[in-house]
Amino acid sequence: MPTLADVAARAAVSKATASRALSRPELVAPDTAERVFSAARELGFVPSRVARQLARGTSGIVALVVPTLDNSFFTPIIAGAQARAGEADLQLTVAVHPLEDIAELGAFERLSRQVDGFILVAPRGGDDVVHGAGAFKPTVLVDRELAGLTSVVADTATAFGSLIDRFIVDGHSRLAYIGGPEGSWQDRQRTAAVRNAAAGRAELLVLGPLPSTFAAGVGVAAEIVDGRATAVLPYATAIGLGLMFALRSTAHRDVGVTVSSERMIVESLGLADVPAIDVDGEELGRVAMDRLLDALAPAGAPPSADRLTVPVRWPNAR
Amino acid sequence: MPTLADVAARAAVSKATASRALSRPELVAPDTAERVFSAARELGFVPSRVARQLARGTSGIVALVVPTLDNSFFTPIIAGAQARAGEADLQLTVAVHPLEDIAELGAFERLSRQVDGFILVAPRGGDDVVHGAGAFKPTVLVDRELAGLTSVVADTATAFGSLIDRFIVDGHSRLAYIGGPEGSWQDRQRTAAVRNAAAGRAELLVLGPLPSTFAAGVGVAAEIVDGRATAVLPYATAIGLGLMFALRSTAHRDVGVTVSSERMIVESLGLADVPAIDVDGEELGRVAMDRLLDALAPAGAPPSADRLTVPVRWPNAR
DNA sequence: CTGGGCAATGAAACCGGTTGCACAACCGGT
DNA sequence: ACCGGTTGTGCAACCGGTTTCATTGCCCAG
Repeated sequence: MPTLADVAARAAVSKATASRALSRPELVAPDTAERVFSAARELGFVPSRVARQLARGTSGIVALVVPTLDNSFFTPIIAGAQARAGEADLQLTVAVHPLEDIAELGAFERLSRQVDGFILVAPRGGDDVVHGAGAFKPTVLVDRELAGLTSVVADTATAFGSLIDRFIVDGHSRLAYIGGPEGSWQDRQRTAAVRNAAAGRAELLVLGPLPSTFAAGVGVAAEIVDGRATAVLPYATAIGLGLMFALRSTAHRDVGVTVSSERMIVESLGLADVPAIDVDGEELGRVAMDRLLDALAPAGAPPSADRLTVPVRWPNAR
Repeated sequence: MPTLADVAARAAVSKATASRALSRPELVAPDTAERVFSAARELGFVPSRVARQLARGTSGIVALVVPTLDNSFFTPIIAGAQARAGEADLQLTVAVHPLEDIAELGAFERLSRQVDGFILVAPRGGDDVVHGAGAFKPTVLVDRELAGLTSVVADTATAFGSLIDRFIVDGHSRLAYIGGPEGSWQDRQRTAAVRNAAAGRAELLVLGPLPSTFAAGVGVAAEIVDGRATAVLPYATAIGLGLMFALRSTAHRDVGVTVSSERMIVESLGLADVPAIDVDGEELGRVAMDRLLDALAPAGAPPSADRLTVPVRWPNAR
């Protein structure tokens, strides 16, 4: 493996100049830079990430923390963040951590020493826990807002409210919302939006909290039927899938419930009349990573904590 | 942040001794080690991973490569590998790479300089591609076997064959197997096992290749019905789920097809009579990581390429 | 009593980059 | 011709560990 010293020797310059030519070319004379470039190319030089990190005092690693990997909502977020991190020449490590309890911050602090920054996806714990976690290193929140921290959220609450509207317009008078995981900020937003939209206009059954799993959807079917809801809005695709599955299986066949969920179900079944919510998870991941990169950039602008929203699409969107 | 020098000063020893006490305590006198330990503890010393890596010439990062994140089969593998990597104090980065074409090895080589080793999960490309990828760094294969490389596979082919047996014993005479993704080694194994088990005893419809998605399962329902198969073995849970869903939806209601798939469906629906295949993905990830750690360990034993199998459970297992 | 061998330790080199500081060359202005 | 101010470059220190090699002290066999 050729090192910087080899490149420098071949270009007949010092290590210092070679280093500058490669990382900040504007500091050296154009033709010197060119000599260094071609020397590097000829030698197949690849700078050692580790040495660079040691010298610069950064790790070059950012961590994306998800509460669980079992939720397919998170995977596109990971992919999006991954892509951006790669472009910025950073390693992305995915850590699974529910961040539920303040006592779990110990493990978190250890992790924080290894990385330059965090993206916390849908952390479940109380505000104190999230604040604690965000205090270690530059941190961007996804699908959760908290004063003092930059956040990127999909504004699904609006979409949920709008779908309740639509259900009511369509003539449904007994609705149900199936809540998401305990502690979920999105769940609180959606619950509020849904309650608000239904207030005084229709009966609303609020179930949950429930994990975002197929099994949870299956398990809640009986309650939906008992409650005589005719239109249901589940927190997650997986729940909706399990619910639809159970509703169409022998026990509850033909109860005629409309279940609205995310893209997959609808598209794959061609049930054009079932409203669907479409969140671009990759975009969520990309935007979050971009904000984190801003925060990590040595450049001037002190990255003020702000709240970003990525668009959500759903039928009949205003 | 306290450094090794601080610890050494506090323990009244040299950096060298402090380093040895912390990384290879058997080299120093017991009471010296104890002094260093407590000094480190009091200072809250955490060794700099980067400095260590630079000195040792390793990156401390291993990459786990999956063809896609959209398949829930991979997530437990990631979790298992993650857990083991953490115990060994290694960073795990998850890379998404289909590894289908030999031309993609360029990106792979770049990645290979950043990491100490690879776990390739279900790579899809030809043997030459996988060999090429495995040549860069110590590599362990998951769900694919290839001469010269260590592999860890779930022996689902046997289970698939056995389930075909069971279908036949149960009186089915027209069976179907729905294949997995193009290039999948597991798919080839399962196809062979299934063909072998059915040979001369029942009609076998082999469909696919198909991506492991819910939508693919939905899409293939018509073919199953047309083919008059009465028992179906799909490659993946998601396919089975989509298929069952479609079969129970209005278009194909009550055609009376038995679909066998993995644990989730069966348990959550309580359909005790549908045979299920149960693969412990976390174990797969753990074992793969263990093998990789062996390969990375400087210790003697040249880790011969071997082929490991993790157990698969299914009903009526012999 | 003495020399060989081993255990414990420290000084310093090293891993491969980055960067502060000094210095030389060269610029245009007076 | 002289000077303050760029611009381009090199030397050497530095990041924080690991490791080689030399040194010291001690035990035991001869």
